[in-house]
Amino acid sequence: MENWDEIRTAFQVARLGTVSGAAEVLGVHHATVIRHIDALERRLGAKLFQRHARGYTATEAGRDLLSVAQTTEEQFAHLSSRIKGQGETVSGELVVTSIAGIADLLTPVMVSFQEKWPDVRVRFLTDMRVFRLDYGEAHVAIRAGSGPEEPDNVVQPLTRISSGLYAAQPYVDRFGLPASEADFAGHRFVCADNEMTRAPFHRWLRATVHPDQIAYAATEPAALESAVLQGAGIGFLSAFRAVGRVGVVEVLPPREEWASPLRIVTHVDLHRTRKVQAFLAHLKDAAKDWPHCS
Amino acid sequence: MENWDEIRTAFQVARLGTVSGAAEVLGVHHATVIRHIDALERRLGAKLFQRHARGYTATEAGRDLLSVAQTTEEQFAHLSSRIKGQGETVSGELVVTSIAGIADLLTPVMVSFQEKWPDVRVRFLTDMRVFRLDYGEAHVAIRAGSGPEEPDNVVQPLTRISSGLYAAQPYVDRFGLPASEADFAGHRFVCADNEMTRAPFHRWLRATVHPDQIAYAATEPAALESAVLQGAGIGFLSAFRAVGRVGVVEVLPPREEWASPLRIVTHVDLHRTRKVQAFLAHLKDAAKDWPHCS
DNA sequence: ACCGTCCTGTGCATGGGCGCACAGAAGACC
DNA sequence: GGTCTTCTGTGCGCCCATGCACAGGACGGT
Repeated sequence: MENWDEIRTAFQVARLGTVSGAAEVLGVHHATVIRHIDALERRLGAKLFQRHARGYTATEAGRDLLSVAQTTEEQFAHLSSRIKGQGETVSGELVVTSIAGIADLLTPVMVSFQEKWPDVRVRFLTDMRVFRLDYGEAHVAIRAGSGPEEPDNVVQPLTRISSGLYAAQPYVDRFGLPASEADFAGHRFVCADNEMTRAPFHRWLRATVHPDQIAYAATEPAALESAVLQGAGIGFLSAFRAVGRVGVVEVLPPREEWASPLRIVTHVDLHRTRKVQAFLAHLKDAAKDWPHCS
Repeated sequence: MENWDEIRTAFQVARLGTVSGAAEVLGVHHATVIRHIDALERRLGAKLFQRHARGYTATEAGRDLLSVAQTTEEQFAHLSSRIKGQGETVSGELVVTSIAGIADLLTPVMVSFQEKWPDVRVRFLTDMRVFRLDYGEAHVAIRAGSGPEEPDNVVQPLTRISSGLYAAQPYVDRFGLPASEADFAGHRFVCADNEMTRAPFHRWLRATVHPDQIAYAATEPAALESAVLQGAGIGFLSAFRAVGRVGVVEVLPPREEWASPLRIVTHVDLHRTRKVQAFLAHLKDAAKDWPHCS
């Protein structure tokens, strides 16, 4: 059963009873309608209509087609209105992806967004690999740094996350607290293993301390944080995660040059939709109140 | 939502994930698929797919279309197989029409046919007007005489119904019984009112007896029969309805020249179907055993 | 009985959709 | 890294579906 347009033509003929009426509704010439019917009947090997000079009357097969196509037309009409409307409504899925380190900043934003728009189902994806917006894997991505982006992605700066040098109390008890970066000799540090890391504070650390002083290295950000908190050495933590935390001592306060820029990335096609726009506004508004960010 | 073919194209793209794959399944060039998608998205004002070099991935709207079109394709496939199969199977409606006078001959035929093919629903229509086969009002018509027919109707002789001259017992008691047609003087007759009636015996009667002898005339065959049975006069009855009936006396036995030919009429399109062919065979077979017919 | 209207049906010319070919890009595999 | 494959995307030329015009037939009203 190929060629759905011919079914639609036959449907209108069966509904209206005349070729001319169907042609007018369909916006085509009545000769086209006749040809569609002929082709469809020839392919089916059965008569759909009894032809006479005053119109076409549906046979039993034609009435069967009528009822089936009737529901089809209704289904398509509903589908059309859903799709046409969905770009203008804030509903359906909203897929957000980000690095894992800011999950506790983003989660309340997404929860309040979902409360504001109950028709939205939020999916929050964090994974090692970067999700590809042009594959439709996510509507909105929050990413760190300023890496290269796909040409069809629209990028907006969100905020800057301050980072400082911190140590755990057990480390301070054993090795003391350096007064400044001139006092780093003999101290142990925690740093990202990947030399190509984009984080500005890690590049600063590698440039400042001797490689032998890096006592603990890891690739996973969560592992680095865990190492610092357990006293493996002095290391960078996001200020919003370190300030006020019991057992965490500030070694050097955050500096502007250490701050990690966060950027919002969306695909250009989805960027225009009301749903994404609503979330972007909600996110930017919430980010203004984030502690230790600018 | 016009142009159902584009929906079908988008459906295959959503199902297979690539334009090329959809093009192969649809049997068209992949450029055509791209144009269909573009046109559909432009008309809907929303993106159905995220395009990338390895294929198309459906957006939420695309997945919605996928599920709707999925059921549509199944519905159409079922419809197609139903229509393709119905020409070969003996099922569905069978509409039979005839003059009312032979209903008691036809009814057992249709009942046994319905018992033989339980999937058939029989509708038997009798009405003053002749039903038009080219309007699809009936599959099979059993008609009397040899009137003109539509060009697309196929006509087959069925049998000849013998008619004789009969009188009711009350009439015989009052007016006696003529020995032959030479003895008709002083007798009263029942005849069809319409002078143009096609029945051969009525034309014979009008040519044989004086107009004043026609004591009772009616247009409706059932009214004529009723008049004869109630003693209004001598009149023609179908032999199968008169022979053996209590209170009915034979005036003149049936003659070959008085017999009414019955013919089967079907529309050429429906004539070829197995259902109609099965009924025609069943009808002809039954007609061989009809009493007082040839 | 005639005419008007509306319908189907068909030959012919045109235009739009289709296939073709090629370019470009991105994975896949060695 | 290099090559092969696969897929998207676009300009061009052609062909088929479409629109057009007209003929023919049926029904209704005057």
